[in-house]
Amino acid sequence: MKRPTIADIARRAGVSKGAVSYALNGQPGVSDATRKRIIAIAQEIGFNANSAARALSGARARAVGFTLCRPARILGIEPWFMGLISGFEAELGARSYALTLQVVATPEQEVEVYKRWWGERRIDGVIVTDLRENDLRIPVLQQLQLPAVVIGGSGESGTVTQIWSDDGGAITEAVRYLVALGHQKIARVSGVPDLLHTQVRTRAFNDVCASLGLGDAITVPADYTGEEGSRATRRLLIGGDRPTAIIYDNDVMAVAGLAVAQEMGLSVPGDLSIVAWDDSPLCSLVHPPLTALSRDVSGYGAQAARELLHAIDGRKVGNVKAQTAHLTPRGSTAPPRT
Amino acid sequence: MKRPTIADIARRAGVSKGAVSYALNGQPGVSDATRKRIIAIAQEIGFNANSAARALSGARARAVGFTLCRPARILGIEPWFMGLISGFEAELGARSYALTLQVVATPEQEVEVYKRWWGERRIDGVIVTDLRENDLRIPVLQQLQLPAVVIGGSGESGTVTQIWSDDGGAITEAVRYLVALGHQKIARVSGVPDLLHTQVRTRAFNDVCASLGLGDAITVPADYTGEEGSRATRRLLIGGDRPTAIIYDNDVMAVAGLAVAQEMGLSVPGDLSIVAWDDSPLCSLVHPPLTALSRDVSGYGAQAARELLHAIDGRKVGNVKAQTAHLTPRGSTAPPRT
DNA sequence: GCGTGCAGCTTAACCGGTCAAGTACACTCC
DNA sequence: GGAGTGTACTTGACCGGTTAAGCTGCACGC
Repeated sequence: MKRPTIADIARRAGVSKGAVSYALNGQPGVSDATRKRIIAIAQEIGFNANSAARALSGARARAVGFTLCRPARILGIEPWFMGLISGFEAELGARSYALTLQVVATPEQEVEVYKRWWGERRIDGVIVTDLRENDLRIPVLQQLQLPAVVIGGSGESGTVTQIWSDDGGAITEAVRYLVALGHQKIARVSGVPDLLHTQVRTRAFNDVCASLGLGDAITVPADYTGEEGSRATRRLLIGGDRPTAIIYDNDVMAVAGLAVAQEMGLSVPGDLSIVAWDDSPLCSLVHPPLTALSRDVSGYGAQAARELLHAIDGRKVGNVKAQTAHLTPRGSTAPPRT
Repeated sequence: MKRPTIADIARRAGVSKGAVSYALNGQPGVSDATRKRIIAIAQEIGFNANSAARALSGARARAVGFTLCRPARILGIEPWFMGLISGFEAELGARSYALTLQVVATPEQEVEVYKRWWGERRIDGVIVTDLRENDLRIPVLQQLQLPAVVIGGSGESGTVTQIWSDDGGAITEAVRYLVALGHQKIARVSGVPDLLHTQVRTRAFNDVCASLGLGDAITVPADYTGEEGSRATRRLLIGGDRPTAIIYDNDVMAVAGLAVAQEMGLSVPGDLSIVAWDDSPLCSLVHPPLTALSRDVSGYGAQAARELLHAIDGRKVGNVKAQTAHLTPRGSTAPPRT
């Protein structure tokens, strides 16, 4: 049972291939009656335009690429990516664009994948995450003239469309909230220090701590994994002068931190307050539920996809600010025990 | 800067397009010297074959489709899918197949996506999960003659390649272990009851409970989400005759169950033992770390991808058994307090 | 000296769409 | 009646590969 082509439709409708193409694409050049007849036949025989043929004749591939560059062991548990992906889908699906995924190990590999995809005309654009300082992917994207949207830059726009959110503002809100509760020793467990948004957060954290007279702002770098989150938390809690509150750069590390506190016999929030970043269902799942810096990750993804589709259509957009994460207080934060 | 085609290579090498095609695809018909020259030129100008043109001329699309049919809110946190996906990638990447993803809301939509993808020749095959009884997708796959691999069937092979693991054996092991620890009242919080593998597990759970004389085997159905996991756990724990151990059908619900127990002032594992299914890092993240039925999800995915590539190559494989999940005891299980 | 075989190419059709250019025919208007 | 203007098509080139079939020139056998 061969898959039907426009030629089959043309034969049955008694018109030419060209007429069928015009009819199905809503182009002028056919009468309403003929158009309806052709569309009816197309539906009846279950016609779908061969995407390869369509892509070949100058048009779009109607697909968008996304690479995941984190070790496999974290990918599964990190809710962030899936949130993003379902956001992409919401936007892409509506325009019947496909999402092509690739898991890579290094940024170098990622660049290779972009080059291959673009060379193969497999995709019309890519969504890029985890921007670093002097990111090697940016010049490649520019050189290839591959439409791209970067998620989570610093807000300083290059020539590539960026989507960013005011992480500095969010962390400032979290610190002010903790200080209002009475905390004076606030530490932070950060994500990978190379990432631009980690740097933005660290800078803002240092600034707000200084401006509130909190003394040294301690940030322990980690890598978003539970293991590193535990390790960093342990390091913070075994010191003599231990913090009464910790802010984590993602929810997975925050949950791990909570487990470490419990394992050390500390009560949360009595002895230690915990604030997570990126409020996935994970935060409400544990006991006590975690206070978190929430944002609509899926909406963030949808916005990125939307901007990418614009960029693909040739409408260059420079720099888009997404919603700032806001504090959602839950059971893991309280005034420190005196 | 137009992307190079074989015509460009042909011109530079002073041969015909056909010769270039033969040379680059390792086909006979060109001398070794010419082949080397052509390959060198291709590398030099950064040539990648246009996938659309290749797909159009009868060949493969070199892409595989995968649909995610769960509500968006669970997708993010459910480590299972990302584990699978990274497994797919490991296998597909090596053969430079792309993975095309689509999030859908219903099985009906899923069928539509399969039809569209296949009609568009966008993909060469699909990987299907969450098999149900009389699954409506199976006849469609057969009718379309779309190569497919089904993950998590019951083991009863239809005409489509299936990958399954012995979930019955795994749950039997878990129950025997709990009984060996001294538990007599063991309950279970299951996944969606329609799913075939849920039914397999439920049947095996009932059987082993009966054969060990444990009385009524109570299974509370849920839907893999944390909320439902909490609700089901609460229902089990507020009853007069509450279980001393609960087995959960995934790790997210198990973590939620743990939080409920803690919130109700029950000690885990003192008052309640917990066993999770699918041992993601989440299980080791919480306190106490959860005893789990572990399996190599990513390996499972890789195996599925491998079988699909076989099916695409025309080698029909009927039914493949993957590794059985095995019990990994951790801190959440202990003899019940008497 | 000539047929035969074969490696090493070239040629051209083909995949299934898109789209600019061409055509046929009706309809209007002076 | 003939020019002018649409409308509703048809025709055919083209996208960039693959591949069957055809063509060359050389080596070899007899």
